[in-house]
Amino acid sequence: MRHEPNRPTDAELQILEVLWSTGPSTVREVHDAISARRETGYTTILKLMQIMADKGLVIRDTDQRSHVYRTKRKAEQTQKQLVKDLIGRAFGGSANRLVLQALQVQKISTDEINAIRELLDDLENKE
Amino acid sequence: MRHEPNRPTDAELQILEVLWSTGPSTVREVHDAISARRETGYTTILKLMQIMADKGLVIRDTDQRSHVYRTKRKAEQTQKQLVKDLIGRAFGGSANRLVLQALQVQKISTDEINAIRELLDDLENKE
DNA sequence: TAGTAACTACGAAATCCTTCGTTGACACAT
DNA sequence: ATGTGTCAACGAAGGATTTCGTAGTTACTA
Repeated sequence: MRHEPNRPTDAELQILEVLWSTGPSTVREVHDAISARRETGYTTILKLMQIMADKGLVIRDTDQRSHVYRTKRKAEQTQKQLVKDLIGRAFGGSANRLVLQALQVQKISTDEINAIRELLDDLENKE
Repeated sequence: MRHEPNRPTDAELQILEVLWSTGPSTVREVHDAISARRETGYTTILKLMQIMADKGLVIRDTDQRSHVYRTKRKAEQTQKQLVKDLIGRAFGGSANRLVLQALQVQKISTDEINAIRELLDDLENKE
């Protein structure tokens, strides 16, 4: 099963989320953030982050004794890739069908609805 | 890594898609459909479908010599679950943020845009 | 300087996913 | 009845993912 450019796994995604929200971090900081919600060993996170560096998902700065990791791609890029992937795997390639489902899985606020409307207007005008 | 109610894997999803579009099918039929686009052995598909029956992703009718498989859940249910899952894993739980990304990964037709607008209107009125 | 704490590196185990070869049963046609 | 083809069942291999123990190194502190 060959994946497109390095689709992150579940555990990798958890780490990416920490790095996205907190910015460049040490293994210790990432472990603290994740172990607050889920029991996990320090070396588990360390190993994962080393693998992610090998894969090119994150970039490691080894200047200090505590290496500092940062994401290689912005959250939006990776999220867009994941969405594209799911569209291809489960929605017959139709982004539209995914959107229609997504709008119904969770209550969306009026503000958010209006934000989506604006984006639709933009997309339409871009024709 | 414990998943919620049986998230289908990549290979399983391919099989589900065949069953969704074709309806209840034998292993032979599913294999024919999949091997048309991707080289794969018959027993590979057989094994996967047996596992899926064990997991409860599909239901097997063994009345005939060629067992007939059908999906346990409708496409929409499974798709909604997959979307919900991705929202939780990669979008900090916000369906809205996934939708905003999804609308930009692929060109959407005017008809589709209008269909989304209608759904937004419905959701708003449901308040 | 000796001891403690924190860090990286390494290897290996456990599980899951995907693949397929082999076997034995069954059905059909010669 | 014999051979040919199709089927389910099973086991096992190979790879990916996740987990963590252990070892060795570096920094800090008493």
